[in-house]
Amino acid sequence: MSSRWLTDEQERTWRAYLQVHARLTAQLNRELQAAGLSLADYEVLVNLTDVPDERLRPYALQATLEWEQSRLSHHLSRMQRRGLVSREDCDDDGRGAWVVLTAAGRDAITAAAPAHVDAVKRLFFDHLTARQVSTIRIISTRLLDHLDRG
Amino acid sequence: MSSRWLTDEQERTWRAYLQVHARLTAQLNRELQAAGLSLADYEVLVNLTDVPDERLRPYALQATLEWEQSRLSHHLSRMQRRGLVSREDCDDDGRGAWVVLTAAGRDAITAAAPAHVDAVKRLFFDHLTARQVSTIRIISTRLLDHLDRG
DNA sequence: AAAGATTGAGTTCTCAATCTTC
DNA sequence: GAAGATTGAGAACTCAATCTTT
Repeated sequence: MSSRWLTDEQERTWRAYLQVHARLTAQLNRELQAAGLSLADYEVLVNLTDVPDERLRPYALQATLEWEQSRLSHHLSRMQRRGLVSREDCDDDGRGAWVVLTAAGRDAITAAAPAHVDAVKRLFFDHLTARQVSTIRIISTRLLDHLDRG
Repeated sequence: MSSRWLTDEQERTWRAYLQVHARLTAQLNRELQAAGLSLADYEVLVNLTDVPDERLRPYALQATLEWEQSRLSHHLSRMQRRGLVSREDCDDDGRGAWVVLTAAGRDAITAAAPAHVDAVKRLFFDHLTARQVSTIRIISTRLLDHLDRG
């Protein structure tokens, strides 16, 4: 039987959690700007880099990024306009398309990655014990299980 | 001496953390829509409700919300257009303004709060032990300290 | 009809510039 | 000049509608 409101501890925890995320992503975005990328750009490029042939179907990107379909499509269009990715028709499936990393896209993430990884460590992991990291991973996994179904 | 890349554990933790936040806020936003509010609206209204006279200066709101100055200003204009808040001149400081909760704003958050609080518990706190909640609060506070300075 | 993907309109956010008062 | 706040233009996101192929 849970009360209608949050406890003090929960309230403080919830607000702190939201604040951390807001500041963290704001800061990471700011630092990535130096390399001409947004966090969203970076995430797209990382996924393309991680994969053979450096190409993915939009629905596959969507699955890992957890974006709305149209958000992804619009974002890819903008990245394409900037030369970071290209689109190719898919032979296997006439409806489908490939999103392909371009040389410029590869250069961009190669240039941005070291500083970004550094920032993630400096702003996040450097302040956590191994045990805390493990806890965050366990909690996140658990929450994701339930968020799947709403 | 930290390596240039994240460890496997860090990589998995980082991605899971980002995913949790994405899904969590997406879900909370969806559920708030039923009450005609966004999460952003809700956060503004909560802060106004928490305070004597139900009014705040924009710079004070900005400090707790961690938003860009102009984002706040634009958002307040939209909320004002929808009748959720109003703006009044500030007597003490000719440059300043008050953001004031309207009756409609009070009604809106009163109507939305129970379901929203419920959702936060159902999607977040119900899956955490007391110890884990405490860990999250401690970690968040620690990270915020450092994020202050960049 | 369902799956893969895009489009357009409207909303929200960011960045830089501006305006006023201190 | 600095602080408090707004504005406008462009970028990014959401929602619903659409198009094509399966």
